[in-house]
Amino acid sequence: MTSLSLPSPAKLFPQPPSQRRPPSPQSLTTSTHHHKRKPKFETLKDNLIRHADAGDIKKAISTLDFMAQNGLTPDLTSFSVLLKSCIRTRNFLLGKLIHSKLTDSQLELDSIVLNSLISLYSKNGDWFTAQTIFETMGDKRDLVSWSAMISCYAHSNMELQAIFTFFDMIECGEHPNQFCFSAAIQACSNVEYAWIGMVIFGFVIKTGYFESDVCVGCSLIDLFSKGLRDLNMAKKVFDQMPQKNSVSWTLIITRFSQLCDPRSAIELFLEMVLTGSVPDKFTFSSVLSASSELQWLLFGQQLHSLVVRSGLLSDVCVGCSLVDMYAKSTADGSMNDSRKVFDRMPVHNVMSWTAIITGYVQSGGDDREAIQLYHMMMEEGSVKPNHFTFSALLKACGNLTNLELGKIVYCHAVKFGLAYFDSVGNALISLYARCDKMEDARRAFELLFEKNLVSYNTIIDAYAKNLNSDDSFDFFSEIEDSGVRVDAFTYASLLSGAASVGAVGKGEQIHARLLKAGFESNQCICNALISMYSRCGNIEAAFQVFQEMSDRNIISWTAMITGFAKHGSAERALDMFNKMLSSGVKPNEVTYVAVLSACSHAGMIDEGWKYFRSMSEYHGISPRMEHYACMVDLLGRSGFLEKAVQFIKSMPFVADALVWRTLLGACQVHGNVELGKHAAEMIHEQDPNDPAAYVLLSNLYASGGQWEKVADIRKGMKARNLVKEAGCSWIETENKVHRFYVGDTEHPQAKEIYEKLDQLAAKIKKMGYVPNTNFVLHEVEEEQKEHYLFQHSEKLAVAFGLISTPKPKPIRIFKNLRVCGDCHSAMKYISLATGREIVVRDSNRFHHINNGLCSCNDYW
DNA sequence: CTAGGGTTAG
Repeated sequence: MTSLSLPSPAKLFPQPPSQRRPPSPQSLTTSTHHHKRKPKFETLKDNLIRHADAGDIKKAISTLDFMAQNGLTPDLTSFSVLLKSCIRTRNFLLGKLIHSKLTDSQLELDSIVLNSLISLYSKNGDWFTAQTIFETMGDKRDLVSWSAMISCYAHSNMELQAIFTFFDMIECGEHPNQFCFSAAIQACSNVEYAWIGMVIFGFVIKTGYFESDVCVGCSLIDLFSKGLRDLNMAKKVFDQMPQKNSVSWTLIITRFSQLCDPRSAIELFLEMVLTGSVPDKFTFSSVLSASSELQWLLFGQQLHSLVVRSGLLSDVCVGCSLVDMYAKSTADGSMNDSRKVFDRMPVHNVMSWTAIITGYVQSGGDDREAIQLYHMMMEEGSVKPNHFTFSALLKACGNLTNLELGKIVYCHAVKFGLAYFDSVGNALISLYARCDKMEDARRAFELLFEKNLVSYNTIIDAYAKNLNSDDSFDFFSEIEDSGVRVDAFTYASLLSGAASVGAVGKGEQIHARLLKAGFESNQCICNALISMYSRCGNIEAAFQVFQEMSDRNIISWTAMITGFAKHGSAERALDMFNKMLSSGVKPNEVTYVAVLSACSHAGMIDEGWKYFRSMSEYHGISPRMEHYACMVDLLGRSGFLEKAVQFIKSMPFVADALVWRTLLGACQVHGNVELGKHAAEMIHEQDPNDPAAYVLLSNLYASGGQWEKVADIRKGMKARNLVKEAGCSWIETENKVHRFYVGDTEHPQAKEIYEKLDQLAAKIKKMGYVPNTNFVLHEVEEEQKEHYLFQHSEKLAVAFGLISTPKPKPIRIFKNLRVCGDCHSAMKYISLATGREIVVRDSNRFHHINNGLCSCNDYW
């Protein structure tokens, strides 16, 4: 037993006087009952074990010290019980204290205590101390020591050491048991070492541990799912496991959910419930996340009620998953249910706070509420934000284009020491990009601690969205050179960059690259290709991509319908829509915007009304502002201005600037000054600084020749420091984008361009073209007006297209604003005179001009 | 004394 001559640990670890006093009678009832007698060793030991088992380690340690003070040196079993309790309750600090007391006791340590120490340090993340103990064990090493050490390495990102240790063990003549096997296989559950895992798998089969042990089965599921990315094999392992429990069920459900197959995850969950296994909090978190991935609200609600019935609602993680599920699944972006769950949670942690904040940022985008919640979180004070919290918050600031707020948020991230996470750095890049600060975005990119694919994708996307496709392509080459493998996201950004500038040549190049990289069947990319070709003016190429897709989703259909609508093919758009319905895909809000705008572009009033009604009647989608704006457009363009006003008044909510701007546009087309003025007033009521309203109104007055009013408006704009967006047209030739502004002489071939324009002017006048000088918005002489007309940016671009591209190719022009009426008419004549097809994308739609006719039927 | 499952993300 114990030798009484050893020094008392209490002398080596003096405690504050208050604690050095003998424990109170309450805590040591049996021993101090007859305080005059010497306390008995066995009694004290029993007390110690009782405290340790109850998890009250402090009391157990007091007892230990008390023993020592009374000359009764504790035995190994007492220490061992204490250590186990520390490990169980993850109280590493006291565990280390016991280790030092153990060292001071100079007892001869046995395998059990040493193994406990390895486990203690391993769980505390201190692999080095664990290793030191393991190495000094000598022949005291047993299977437990080996398993603990292998597992320690496997959990410390030292997979190779874990594997070596496993083979060392075999060389030492040990026969691995299920613990060793599952630890070693865990170390192999990654792409790099999966092949070693397969070798070990062979051992497992031979030794029969696969049949006998659920844990070994679980580690094999991970070997196949995480190591070999083969869910089918993982499922086979699972199916062949003779015993299943809630852990193995949850594991297989989670892997399906994580590896992009949430449907199967949910099917497995149902199978689990039907076969009588009881889902626990882990299972619910996992299956809820699969459900939110699919946005299956109804199923999510059923899970919610199951959670309630299972009494798991108070678990933080389950609550967090519910918050996330409601945020992602609620179709109209309402956060109400999500918030309700959040508010009723008894305890919050970083994840639940972050989940609700992220929910607000991503769902409908109540970014202010997200920031508000951050304030609440800080005030509440018990939870520290993490890098996920900050990337969500920075995104909120980007959505609000509030750079000042973003900077404050970023400072908080710096203070919390989280700024070096790449997710935070990347969010900062996005923030600057959203606020139109590309130089700062670029600097933030250069200063990143570590650039990963997401960083490249972020900056590429930023350049693409800021109409700077050249820079985004440069970055693309840079990534390719650096050997980083690009992903679908990269291609999608590049395609949307090409699409927004209308660089079809660049778009085709990317198409070729992604074919080579094997992304041709990727749904997201195909959708991006459809919209790229369509937005670049090549609707047939878009349609071809669409037809070749094997798996179309709502986005594919909507992209195609939008494409046909913008290109003025209302019939094909509506045909697509009906085909979509019969193929069983449910339309969403965006689809209806496309359908209604198809009707409006084609002047199909009755059809438009029919579809407008059907959206709520048959598909339960309540019309949003955009849909009302489409209907106002439809009525307004057809000249039913009064009806349009009635319609606006009948709306269930207050019309916003978009709706009024649409009406103002219609007023301009139909020359209704009074109503136009009213519309402009309504716009300025909501946004006194909206330059578009001033410009439209000024155009309206100008076309009626009311020059004083035009001048008044200009003065008003000047006083408010408002600048009208400059009209700009561009054209891509040989992969280069050429931009033109009104009266531009910057282009190297300017001389040729103006000569060409003079020629054209003469030619088309002979053919019957009459310049419509109403489109010149200054009060000048007629001749001068005509001169101005022929400096319009779209005409310059057409002239450049004619001299720089060969004949059968259509000339594709892009304009940031709506195409001018005179240019539209002139281009029709030009198409007739030159036999060239001219395709114009303006801010509203496409014009396919051929043989003197335009696809818009002069109705836009 | 040794082993297995979950949540927030650009």
